[in-house]
Amino acid sequence: MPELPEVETARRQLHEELVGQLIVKADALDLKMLVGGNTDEFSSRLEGRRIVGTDRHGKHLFLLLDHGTLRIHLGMNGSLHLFRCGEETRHQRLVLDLDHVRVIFDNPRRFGRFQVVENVMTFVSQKGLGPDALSIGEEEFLHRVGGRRKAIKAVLLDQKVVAGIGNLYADEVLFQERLAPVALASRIPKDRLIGTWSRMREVLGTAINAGTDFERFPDDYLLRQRDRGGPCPRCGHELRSAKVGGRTTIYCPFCLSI
DNA sequence: GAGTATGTTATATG
DNA sequence: GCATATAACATACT
Repeated sequence: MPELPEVETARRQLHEELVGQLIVKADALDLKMLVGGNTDEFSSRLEGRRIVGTDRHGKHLFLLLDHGTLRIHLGMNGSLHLFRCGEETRHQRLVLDLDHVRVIFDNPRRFGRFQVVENVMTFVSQKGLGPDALSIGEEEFLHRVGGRRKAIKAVLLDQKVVAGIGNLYADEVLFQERLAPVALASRIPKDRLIGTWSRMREVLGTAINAGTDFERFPDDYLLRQRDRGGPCPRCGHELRSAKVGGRTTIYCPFCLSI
């Protein structure tokens, strides 16, 4: 479930529950997912540390410690769970036992990653991530997105351009802006790019406010229909599916205005 | 068995 | 350097 809104929702929950607590035990159960791969070193870097805050950049979640920072990426289907009584989950890959709660990073497909990093800024710049989708300003968005000779959807998905948009929300943003996912970014008029920037903020904000529960999204949102192959929520025509930038893309050809 | 999947990265090709 | 396409990663589900 993890694109920017899901990660932000998880971050808010963790922030409420975890800040101030001490990490008593840290268990990396999957070597492939632990960047660096040294379980003992990982544990010793975490155990005895206190969680002093949380942060997020794009789809990356950070637990800020009194020394160091734990980075978590949920991959394709990762999720975080809080328990009080030492429960376990089917695909647990990382277990943190704190003073009063157990945090489990569950990830069936094991595309997720976690590691201890120095701090958020250093990680983001080393990784070459673009600005966070909710922080990027209009000017910088125009500058980074416009001019790319690539499908607008592929540009939005590129974490080095803007961080946080995934396949589902890319479709939603473009649907709301009535822009063809295959439109070359470099050929999109400036006002439509500004519209895209604005829709991006709107869609992500709406998703976060709805707790990322698609059922609670506005009626004209594509995400409510996406899985069911139903009609366009705006015009009723059949939605169409295509591959753009290698990803399944759902759009309504009748609603486009370009 | 085939096809698909909310992500990222490496590799090959033009 | 830029852009595109593809496979790979690992697992679950239809």
